[in-house]
Amino acid sequence: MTRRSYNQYCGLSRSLDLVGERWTLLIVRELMSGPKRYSDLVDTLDGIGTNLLASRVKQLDNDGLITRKQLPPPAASQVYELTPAGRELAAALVPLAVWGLRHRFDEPRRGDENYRAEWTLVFLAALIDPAATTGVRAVFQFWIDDSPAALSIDNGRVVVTPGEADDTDVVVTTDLRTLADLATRDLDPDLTKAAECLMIDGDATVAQLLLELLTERDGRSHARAVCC
Amino acid sequence: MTRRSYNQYCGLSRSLDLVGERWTLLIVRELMSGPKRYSDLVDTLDGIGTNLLASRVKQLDNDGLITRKQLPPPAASQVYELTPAGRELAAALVPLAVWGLRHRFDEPRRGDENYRAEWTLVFLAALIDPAATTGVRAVFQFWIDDSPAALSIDNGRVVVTPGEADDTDVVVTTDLRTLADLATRDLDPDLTKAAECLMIDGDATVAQLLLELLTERDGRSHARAVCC
DNA sequence: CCGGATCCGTAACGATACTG
DNA sequence: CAGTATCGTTACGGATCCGG
Repeated sequence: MTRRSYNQYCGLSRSLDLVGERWTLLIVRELMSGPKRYSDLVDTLDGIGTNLLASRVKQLDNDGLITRKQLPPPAASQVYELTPAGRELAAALVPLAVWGLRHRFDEPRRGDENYRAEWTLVFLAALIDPAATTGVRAVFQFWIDDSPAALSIDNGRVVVTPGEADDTDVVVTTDLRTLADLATRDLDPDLTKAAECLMIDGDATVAQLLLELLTERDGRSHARAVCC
Repeated sequence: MTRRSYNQYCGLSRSLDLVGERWTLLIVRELMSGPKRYSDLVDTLDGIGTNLLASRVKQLDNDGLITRKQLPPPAASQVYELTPAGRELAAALVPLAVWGLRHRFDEPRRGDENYRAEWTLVFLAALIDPAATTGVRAVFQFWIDDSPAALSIDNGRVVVTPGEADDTDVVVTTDLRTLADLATRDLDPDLTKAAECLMIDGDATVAQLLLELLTERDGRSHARAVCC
């Protein structure tokens, strides 16, 4: 039983031979917000068959994109995490995710559609220029469409974690539609529309920095900040 | 008969709902080297079922990523081409293709594995900074693993076409492995190894420019040029 | 020949039940 | 908790056929 292949000597098709099957790239996305247990993946990847998940993580492990790791006692459980090659793959997914944020959000969130804030944050965080965060140390707690996730910046290291973090400097409450517009489009400079759906609470100068990091790319600013 | 969906309010999963099925992204890749007829796609996407191809182009058309266009008489045939949204999607695929070039070329080309030079060139061309080509007008004929394709640069416009072009300024003969290493890795500065498998013929200064365009990104040069 | 549509066998996927 | 096992359904692959 051999693996299905496009049989083309091409970077894209060889990538897709490896990770083009259903669910595979979403598993990689899940691991972008830190190591996860098998049952975490089952919970968050709603609809995946457990047999399929087991098969996928085995493939990803064999292909060197993720590793199993035993947590030290007393946890006694194992987690999956990205290898360096897996992290490079994750970085390569960012433009595809941003393309989706730009082109596939005309239709709003369906009622039954799942959502987790870290799904958005991992890709927006990848857009942040690490060099612009030297000397910065801050924790931003996001609530996006009522889902919590945190963005931690520590002197060039940018990390996203699901749920609520401790010692948060700033709390951002918004909806995904607004956040996607803010980060992926040239928003109207005064952010009037966005301001209605974007609440920022906490230290004003730190909040200002966040808005600059999210909107300022390629050396130019996409939006001027409004803060409360 | 509804379309299968991950049912997640996320940029990546919504992208994959649209273009994550088998063959879809390879059709997009094909159209990156110019409009193609149905039978062109059948020929080049070896192994795709004609029913599946028909279904895919219909989807891509409905989703606004490609359009059908009637060629003017006496051609009397129709071609498919990318829309602006489709071109943005294509641009988003570049990192994934480059990831494949970096991580999936340890195993060499299999004997039965298909290859076309434009598959490589469209992604390498996308890495070229258009701003670096202002005032430049040149046509580079590539022969990669014995397959021909041309890269045309015209004052900021970079275009790839399959096959042999007219009025070529420079002819580059190489194998994909060498070219991939050259463009995606920090190659040893004197290119000694690459020079064995890379022959450049034509105007020396224009050839020099090509090597700079292919290896110089993010403002730094990955390789010094060797030209014959 | 081009641009598909139809049919059918096989492989992949999805849901649930079960196990160490 | 971390998976297997089973089984019905869907998607894909290959071939053939059909209208312009």
